[in-house]
Amino acid sequence: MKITIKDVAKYANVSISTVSRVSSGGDGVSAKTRRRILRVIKELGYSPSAMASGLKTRLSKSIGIAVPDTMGDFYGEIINGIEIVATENEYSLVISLNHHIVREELSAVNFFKAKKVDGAILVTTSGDDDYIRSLIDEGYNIVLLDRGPHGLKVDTVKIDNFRGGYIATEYLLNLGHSAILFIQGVPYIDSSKERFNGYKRALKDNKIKFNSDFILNGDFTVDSGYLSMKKYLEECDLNFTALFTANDQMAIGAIKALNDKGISVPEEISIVGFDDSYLSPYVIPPLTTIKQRREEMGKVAAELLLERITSQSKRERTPRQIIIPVELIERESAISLSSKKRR
Amino acid sequence: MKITIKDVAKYANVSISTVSRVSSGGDGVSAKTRRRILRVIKELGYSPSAMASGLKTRLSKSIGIAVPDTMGDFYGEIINGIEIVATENEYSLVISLNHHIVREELSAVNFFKAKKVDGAILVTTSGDDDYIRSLIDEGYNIVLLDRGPHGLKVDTVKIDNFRGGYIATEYLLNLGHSAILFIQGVPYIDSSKERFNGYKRALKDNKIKFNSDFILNGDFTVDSGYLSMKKYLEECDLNFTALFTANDQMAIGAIKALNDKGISVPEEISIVGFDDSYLSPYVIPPLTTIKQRREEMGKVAAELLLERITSQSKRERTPRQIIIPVELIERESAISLSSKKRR
DNA sequence: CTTAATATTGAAAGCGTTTTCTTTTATGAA
DNA sequence: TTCATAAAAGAAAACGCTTTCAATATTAAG
Repeated sequence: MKITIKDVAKYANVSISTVSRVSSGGDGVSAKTRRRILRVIKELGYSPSAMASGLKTRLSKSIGIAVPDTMGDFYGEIINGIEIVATENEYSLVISLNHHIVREELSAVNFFKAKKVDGAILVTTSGDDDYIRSLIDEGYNIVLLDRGPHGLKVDTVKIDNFRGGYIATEYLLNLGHSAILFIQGVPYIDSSKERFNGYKRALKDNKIKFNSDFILNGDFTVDSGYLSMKKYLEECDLNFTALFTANDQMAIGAIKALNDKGISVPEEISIVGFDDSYLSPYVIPPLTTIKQRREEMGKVAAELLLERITSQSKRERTPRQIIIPVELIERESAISLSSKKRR
Repeated sequence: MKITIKDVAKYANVSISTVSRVSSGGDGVSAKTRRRILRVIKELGYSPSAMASGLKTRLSKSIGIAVPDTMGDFYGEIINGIEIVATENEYSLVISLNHHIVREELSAVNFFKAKKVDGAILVTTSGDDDYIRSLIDEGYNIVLLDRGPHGLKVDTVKIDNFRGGYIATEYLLNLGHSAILFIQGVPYIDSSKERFNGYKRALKDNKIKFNSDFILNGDFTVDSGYLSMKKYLEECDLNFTALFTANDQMAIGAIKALNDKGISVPEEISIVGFDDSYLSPYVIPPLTTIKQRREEMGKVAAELLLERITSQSKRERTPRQIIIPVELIERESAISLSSKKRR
């Protein structure tokens, strides 16, 4: 509880300098005394105060992560990845949620200023880049996750959303579908935009005319998927044969809305989701989707951050932009148009 | 970046003591100088170093949470709750995952010893209580979440698992079912055990003989629900009409296994889950389940912890044990036996 | 053996706060 | 006005460590 470096020093009959040298892993201590000190440290259960040493070294040995929330299964996996590499490197992880509200005063900024963290990973930050820019200008170590740099001189990690949108759409196209609905996520978030772009591009490359009526609004929640699909079905005819959603949750919501109207998936409507959330294999029908490796995203981001923190020449390093590939997971929610007709 | 209390003092023409008094919210400063200092603080963008002040006050203004992982949607909601009250009280949240491995050296223990946190919430810790006991003995502030005290002198927060198991079973019983399968979670975790006890008790109270063949093993994952149900169907007859699972995920897995065999839910088998996970309303059929308020659990635990941290007379306070009530959410996965027959 | 070089240890300053104890200044009753 | 008293401000020590610099012990070379 209260045993300090002094106690160890007294007990081991050395100066605190020597204790410090061994406890902080440095050298310049004879093997004999080092052994003795190590023994005393263990006996007394000494562990250096992070505050005291941090005060001196101006390093907290902890990193921060600012994330919208931890509710779904999306951010959780990212956090998992970050935590794994943080722990491996003996860093602790401070977490700050903004609950989808952009509040400069809260989250990252504060624990930066109070020197509680040596760097931070900002996940899915949206809109106002100003406070991020000023953080960077002040020399804080930052990695942006699930979004691009937008001109900021900063490391970023994201998945290949564009390609994901593209291959999902292409897959549906290849199955013979041409009337493909798209439910987008929160539109100002990069990943949503890029998936949408992938969708449009695939259409274009296949000479299918883009139909803006086919674009429904969502916000990545199950409910939004359900609601927007329900609304569409009530207002329009069943003038489409396939659906691509910006994430799995909205796909699940949409399936429910279709079922409510007695429309069966995939017999009447084929669906491709995005995320490969852990329930996707178990929903009915099992969801064909784009797999994104979220835990890996977290890991990579943490590695980038730690590298930046421990590198001396922080300032001059050119920012890196890492894009993690995606792949299509074929399950049962999408079938070919012809096999549909055959039924 | 590097502006300290000294800078503020110089700028405002006062001693650092005075600056400290205003920045740490104390009194004993005239209104006039206080205003001036406040202005300088803002101008310079000063924010006190948490390390320096922590060193002096031996308070880190942060709490820890040790949790198995952040993958599903279970722990995420708890973390959300904790974060909300931590932030409200200007505490930061340090998170440590054990990835379901009990490693004394890691997680909670370390950041306690290094004085990185003023207290911690330990979620769903299992088995070996020894290290928790020693932590408590050493005077660390601890709250246990999702488990009982097991004789430890410690605050605990959990939901009424027993009652949840009881009302779920009773509900099925009242629907006319008497052959009710139960898929349990990891058996050494309190919540699983207690749900099981609730199940048994409801059976007993309704004079239904307990049949140990009806107890399947699971580990709270979708896969385990799927696998154990699949195995059961292959080895045994369809000698049951209802199923109660220790959580929703296993229910979803089980539904899939049933569907694979062409058995329909709820027409042939009625199911009640546990958790009310956010997807439950959207699976097919929408899951009847026991709702547990996880975010509230987190909030309550955090409140307990902060209370304990800020209370002077820590040592003598008798531990509190808080049990959060549950309720049954009626959806469509369970129907009465008679209506089943009518079909 | 010396003596120079090197390896090991210790003393002390300093990191940025808080806080106790003084000193100074303001207040107000006589 | 004066003097006692309260209020405000400052000086300095301390929190527990790291680190530079100096001191001492060890080793090696001559």
